[in-house]
Amino acid sequence: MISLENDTRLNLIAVATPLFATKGFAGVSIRELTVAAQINVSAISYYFNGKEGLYQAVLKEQLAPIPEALQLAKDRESLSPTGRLTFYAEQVAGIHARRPFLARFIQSEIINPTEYGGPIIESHLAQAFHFMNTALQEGVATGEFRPDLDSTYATISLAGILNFYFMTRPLIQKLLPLTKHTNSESQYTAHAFRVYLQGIKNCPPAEITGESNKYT
Amino acid sequence: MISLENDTRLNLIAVATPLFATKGFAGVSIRELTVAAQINVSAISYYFNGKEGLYQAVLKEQLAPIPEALQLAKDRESLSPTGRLTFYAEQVAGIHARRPFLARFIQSEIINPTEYGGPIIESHLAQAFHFMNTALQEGVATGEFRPDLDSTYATISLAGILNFYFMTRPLIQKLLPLTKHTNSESQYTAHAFRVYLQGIKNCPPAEITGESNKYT
DNA sequence: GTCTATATTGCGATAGAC
DNA sequence: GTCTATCGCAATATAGAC
Repeated sequence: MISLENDTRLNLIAVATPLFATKGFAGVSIRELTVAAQINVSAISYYFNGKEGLYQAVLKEQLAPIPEALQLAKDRESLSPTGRLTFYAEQVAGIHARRPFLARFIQSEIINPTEYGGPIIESHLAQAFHFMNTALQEGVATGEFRPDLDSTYATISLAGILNFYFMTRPLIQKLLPLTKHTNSESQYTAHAFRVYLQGIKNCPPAEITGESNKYT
Repeated sequence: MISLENDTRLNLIAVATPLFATKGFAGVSIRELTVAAQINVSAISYYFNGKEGLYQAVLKEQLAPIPEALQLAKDRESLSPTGRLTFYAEQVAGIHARRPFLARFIQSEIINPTEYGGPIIESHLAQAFHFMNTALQEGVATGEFRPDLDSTYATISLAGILNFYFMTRPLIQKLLPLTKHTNSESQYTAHAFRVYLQGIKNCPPAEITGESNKYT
C-alpha cells in the first residue's frame, strides 16, 4: 500500500462519482457501472463488497476536503469576523471547484440520509454552521455587522449563497448567459459574497469607487 | 367530473408526494406506495397508468403555483425593481409554505431531469430567472442598485437565498436553533431578503433605527 | 373499482473456472 | 484479479375474477 493504488478500484470510483451524483444511489445499477467502467460485475463485490460499499468509498473521497477546510478556517481565529467569513467563503469556493459533484451528494444525503453518509454529513455541516453562526454573532457584538441581524437566518443565507449555485449548476449554466464569464465558479462566489457582506454590514459609509470596487 | 374527485386517486397523490420527494422516483416502489396508501397494487396502473404516471401527476400538482405566481409578479410591472423583487420574494415564500416538498422535486429534476418534468421545470425557471434578472438590470440602470452589480450573479444569489433553506430544510431544522422562531419559513425569507436588498442597494444612507428595523 | 394471481424483467450478489 | 454463469429476489405491470 506504499504507492500505485489499484487501477480498477480507482477507475471504478471515478466512474461511479458522476453517476451516483446525478442519478442517486437507487438510480444506478451495478450493471450500468460496470459498463461505464468497462469492467466485470464481480469487480464491485471484489473491491467494495457490493454496490453500497462503492457508494461509501465515493462519498468518503468526496467529503474529505470539508473538515480540512474547516480546520484551516478555525485556525484563523485572530481574524475579524469579516476576515474569517471571507476566508471561509474562499475555501468553500475552492472545494466546489475541485469537486463539482460534492454539492449534489450533500444535498442528496440531506434529503434522504444514508446510514453511512447521514451522520458524517450532519457532523460536518453542524460544524460549518456553527463556524458561520459564531462569526456572525461576534460581528454583531462588535458592531461590525448590523445590530438587527439574525445570525441564524444570516447563516442560512450565506450557506445558500455559497452552495446553491453548485447544487443547481446543470440548469443554471443552461439558463443563464454565463459564457461571457471565463471563471464563472470562483467569480460567482467572490461577487455574491461581496454583495452579502454589504448586506450584513452595519451601515457602511458610501464607498462607490473604493478598493472593494474591483468588478465592473 | 363536476365535483368530488376520486378519493383513491387523490389519496394516492397525497401519499406519493412526500415519498417521491424524499426518496426519489427510483427509490420508491409501487409496493411501498400501496402499503402507505392502503390500496392495491393495481390501483396505480388503473388510475395513473403506472408508477411514472403517478409521478407525473404529483409533479404537475406541485408545479401548478409557479406560473401563477410569476404571472402575478409580471403584472406588477408598474412597481420599482425593488418593489417587484419584494413582491416576487413574498410569492416564493408563500409557495414554499404551501408546498413544503416542491423545492426538492425541482432540485431532483434539475440534477436528473425526467422526460416529463425536465422541460416544464426548465421553462418555469427560465422565466423566473428572466424576471429577476430583468428587475436587477433595471435597478442598476436607474441607480437603485449598485453600479458594479452583476445581474446574472445577483440573480443566482437571490434564487439561492429564496430557495436553499427549503431545499435543505430537514437538516437545517435539525442543526439550527429555529425553535425560538415561531414562523421560521416566512420570517426567514423576509429577513434574508431584507439583508439581500441592502447588499445590492446603491450605497444606502445610514438608517439604523428606521422603519425597516422590525427585527430585534 | 378493487382484488388475486401471475407473467416478465431486471436487480444485486456470488460460486467456481481460469 | 478477472471472467462466466446463475441463483434468488424484488421490481412493474396486467389478465381476469368478482
